[in-house]
Amino acid sequence: MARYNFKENERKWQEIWEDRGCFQVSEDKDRPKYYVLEMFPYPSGRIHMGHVRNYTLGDVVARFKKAMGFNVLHPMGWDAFGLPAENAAIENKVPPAEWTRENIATMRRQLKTMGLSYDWTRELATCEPGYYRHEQKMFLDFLKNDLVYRKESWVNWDPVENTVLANEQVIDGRGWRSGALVEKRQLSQWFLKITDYAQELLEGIDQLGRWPDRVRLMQENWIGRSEGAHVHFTLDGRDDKLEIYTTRPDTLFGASFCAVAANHPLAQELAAGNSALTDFIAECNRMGTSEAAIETAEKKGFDTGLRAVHPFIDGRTLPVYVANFVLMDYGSGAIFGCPAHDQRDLDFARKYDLPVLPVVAPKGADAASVMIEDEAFTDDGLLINSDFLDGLGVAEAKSRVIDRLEDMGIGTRAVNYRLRDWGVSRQRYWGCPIPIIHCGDCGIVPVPEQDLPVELPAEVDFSGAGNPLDKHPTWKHVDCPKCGKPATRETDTFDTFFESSWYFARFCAPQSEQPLDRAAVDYWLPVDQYIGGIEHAVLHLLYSRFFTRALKKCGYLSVEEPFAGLLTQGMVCHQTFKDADGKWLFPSQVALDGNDAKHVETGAPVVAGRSEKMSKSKKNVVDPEAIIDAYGADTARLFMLSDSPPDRDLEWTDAGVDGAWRYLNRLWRLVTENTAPIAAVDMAKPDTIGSAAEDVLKAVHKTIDGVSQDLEKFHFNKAVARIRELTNAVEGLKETGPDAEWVRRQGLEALTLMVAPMTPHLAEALWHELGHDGSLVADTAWPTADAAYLVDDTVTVAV
RNA sequence: GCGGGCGUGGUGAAAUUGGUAAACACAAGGGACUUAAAAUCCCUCGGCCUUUCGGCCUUGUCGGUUCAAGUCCGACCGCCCGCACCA
Repeated sequence: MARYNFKENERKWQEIWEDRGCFQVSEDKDRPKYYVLEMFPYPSGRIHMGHVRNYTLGDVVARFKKAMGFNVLHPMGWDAFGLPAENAAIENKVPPAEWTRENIATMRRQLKTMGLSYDWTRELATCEPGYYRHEQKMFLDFLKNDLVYRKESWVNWDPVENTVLANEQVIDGRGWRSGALVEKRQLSQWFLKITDYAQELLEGIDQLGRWPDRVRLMQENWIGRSEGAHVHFTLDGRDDKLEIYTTRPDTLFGASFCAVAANHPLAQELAAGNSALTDFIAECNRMGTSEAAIETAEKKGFDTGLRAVHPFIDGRTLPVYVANFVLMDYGSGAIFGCPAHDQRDLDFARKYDLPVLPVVAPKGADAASVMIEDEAFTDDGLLINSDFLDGLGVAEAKSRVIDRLEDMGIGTRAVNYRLRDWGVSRQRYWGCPIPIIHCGDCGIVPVPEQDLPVELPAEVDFSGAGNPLDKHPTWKHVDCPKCGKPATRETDTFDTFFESSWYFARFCAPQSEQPLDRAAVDYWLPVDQYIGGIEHAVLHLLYSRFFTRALKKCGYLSVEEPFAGLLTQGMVCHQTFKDADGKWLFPSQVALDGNDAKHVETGAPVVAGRSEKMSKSKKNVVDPEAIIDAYGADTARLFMLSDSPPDRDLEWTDAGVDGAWRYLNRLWRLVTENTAPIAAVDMAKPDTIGSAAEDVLKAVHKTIDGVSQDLEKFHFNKAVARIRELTNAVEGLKETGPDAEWVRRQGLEALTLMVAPMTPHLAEALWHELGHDGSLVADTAWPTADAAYLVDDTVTVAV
C-alpha cells in the first residue's frame, strides 16, 4: 500500500519554498498587511515541544492569512542574551558568544525541518552588536527624553555570587543558584520610568480587545491603581510633617497609631542616635521576602517616642512606630493605623495594646453594639464615632473627609500604583553594555553616539565571583569623552527584557542603519497577532507596551500598542515516570503495556506519575527532532493542532502522534488512488449532479465555510475535526460518472488547500499529484465557499 | 487573604446567540484480509432496562429562571492559575 514519503517530500518542498523566496516580503501599499509573530526563543541548545507548538500555531495563522490575500510578515530571531550562556561558560569553559552562536545554528537547523513560513532574511540575534548598538542609542534617547534615571535602590543581593538577583530569581528567600540567603542591599541602578505611563498603560488595556481577558486582568492587577489620599500629620515637637498614604481616609477617627517603613527617612534619622532602633531596622531588612516568610512573620514595631497630632481631634496624639510590615516603596512609606477596619493594623494593635475604636458600623447594626474581636470590619457600612462623618456611607465619607483635609491644607486626593519603575541594571557579563562612562570630574557621561556600539569584550575570565566585566583588565578603562581624563565604563549590562521589548519593531527592517526604519514600522506595526506562553503575561508584555510608548515619545514610531492581538498557548505536558529508587525516567526508557509500566532495558517496574509540563528536571520530555525524524514535521504539526484548543494544555501521547500520521496517509491514499480518473485540472462542472454527489458537494462548501471561520478564531482543533469529516464524506462517495468525479475533485482540492496551513509539505505533494504542476499551494488562494451550497433543504426545528 | 478560570464518556474534546449532549479523534473489544504479522478495511463503544422494536437516565452537587439549561442565576464541593504585609 502506498505510503506517503515524508522524508523526501519535506526536504523537497522546503527547498522549493526557499529557492522561490515564497515567504520573503516587503512593504506593499496595495495589499493589506498582516504581521504574525511568535515569541522568539532563547537559544538554550535544542528546540523543545513548547517551541514546536508555538511555531506551529504561528505558522498556521501566517499561511492562512497569506492564502487569504494578506501581505504577511512572519519573522524569526533569537533572544540571545541571558544567564545560561554564562553558566555554560563557567561549566564548560566555552565563551558565551560561541556557545550561543552554536546553539542558534542547531536550533535554526531544527526549525527549518519544521517547514515554517518564515522570512529568514530577517533573522536577528540580540547578542550581536548590529542589534544591541541600536538599543544603546535608544537608551541615550531615553536619557535625553527624561525616561531614565539613576538612583540608589534596595535590591536582592546574593552574597555568594556577588550579584543582584531579579525577584524571580529569589526562591524562598534564597538565591536560585547558590542557595545563599538573599540580602537587601542598596545599590546605584538605572531605572526606566515605566510609572510615568502607569495610567496610560492601564487605560490602554481597554483597547486590547483581542487579548485574553486573563492577561488583561493580570496587567491591570500588576499596575494596581488605588485611589485615596495623602495626609500630613504634624509631629509633636518637630517642624516637619509625616506624610502618609491611605485608601481609607474615612476611618481617620479610628486611628490609633502611625507607622513608617524601616527605610523611611524618619526612621533612618532617628536610628542615628539609637542602637536599639538601628538593630530593629537591620532585623527588618533581613526579613525574607518569600511567601512563607511573609505569611508567618509577626507584625512587629518599634515605638520611636514621637507623637503625631490627630488632624481632627483636639488633644489626641498617635504614637509613631517603625513597623516591619510597612513598605518604603509604596505610597509614602508611612501609614496611619485604624485597627478596627484593617486586619494588619488590628494584629499590630493587639500586640502593642493600642486602642481599637470602630468607626464604621455594618448597615442596619446598632452603633453601640459594634464590637471588634479578632477580625477587622472592612466592608461598606455607615460611619460612627466620627464627628462630621457620622451617618455617611464609606464612599461619601471618603470624599467628605478629603474635602475637609484639602480645605485645611493638610491633605490631598491621591492615586497610587503598585507598579514600580523598571530597574534595568544587572551585574552580568552576557548582556548589552549600558553606554555610560563614569568620570571623577564630570560624573555620569553618556557614551557619544559616534562611539557606539559599546561592544562586549570577547576575552573574559569567568573564574571567581562577580561580574567579569568589572574584573576585565582593560575594557572598562576609557578616557572621559567630556574632559579627556581617565574614567571608567559602566560595567553593568541591561536586563535581558530590554532586548525583547523592541525586537518586533526591528523585524520590520532588520538591516536598517537606523534603530528603526520609520516607513517600515509605520507599514507593519502593530503586530496583528502575537503568540506565546502565558508566563510572559505581565513582564515582557508590559515592558513592550511601555517601550513602544517610550519609542513613540522619542520619535521612532507612531503606534502605542505593539500587539493588537495576543494568543497565549497552553503547555505541552507528558506523563512522568520514576523507577523504584525514585529517580525520574525518560518516556523513551519506559515500555507501557496497558496500565503496566516497565523499564525498557531492565524490565524493572516503573511508577507512572501524573502528567505535567514537559521539563528536563522531570525527564518527561520528547525530543522534537526524534519525532520529526520518525514521522515528519507535518505529523508533529497536525498532532499539535488536533485535539486541544491552543490556549489549553496539551497532553503529548504516542497514540495521538500515530493517529495524526495515519490521517496523513489516508489523505495521501485518497488523492493518489483517485487521481487517475480525475486528473484533468480544468474539468468542467457537469450540468446535473446526483444526490449522493450533491450531498458531498454541500459538505465541501460547508467545510470551507466552517474551517475558514475556525481558523479566523484560532479554533484549530475544530478545523481539523471538520476536515476529517469531509475526508470521511469524500471517501464515502463511491459513485462513478462525471458528476461524482467532478465533485470528488472539488473535495480533494478543497481538502488539499485546507490542510495546507497545518501540513504544508503534504499539501504541496497532494497539489502536485492533483496535476497542478506549475503552481504551489503556498502561492494559491484560500478556497471560497459558495453560498448556494450552504443552505439545507430541510430545517429541523425542536419543539 | 484578594482576583480569575475550570469541572461533559475509559481519554483528548465538540455542542454558533439557551434548541436532538457526546461531532472529530484516541484507547478498548469483536470481525475481514494474511501462513503469520504489520498496514488497511468493517462493526461495537456514556449508564440502566429490553431477545428485537424501543424505553428511561446522564454534562461536579443542590436549588432557581424558562416551553426548553452543558450553556443563564444562586449556594456548595473539587481542581487549576495569577497576585500578595500595596495601607
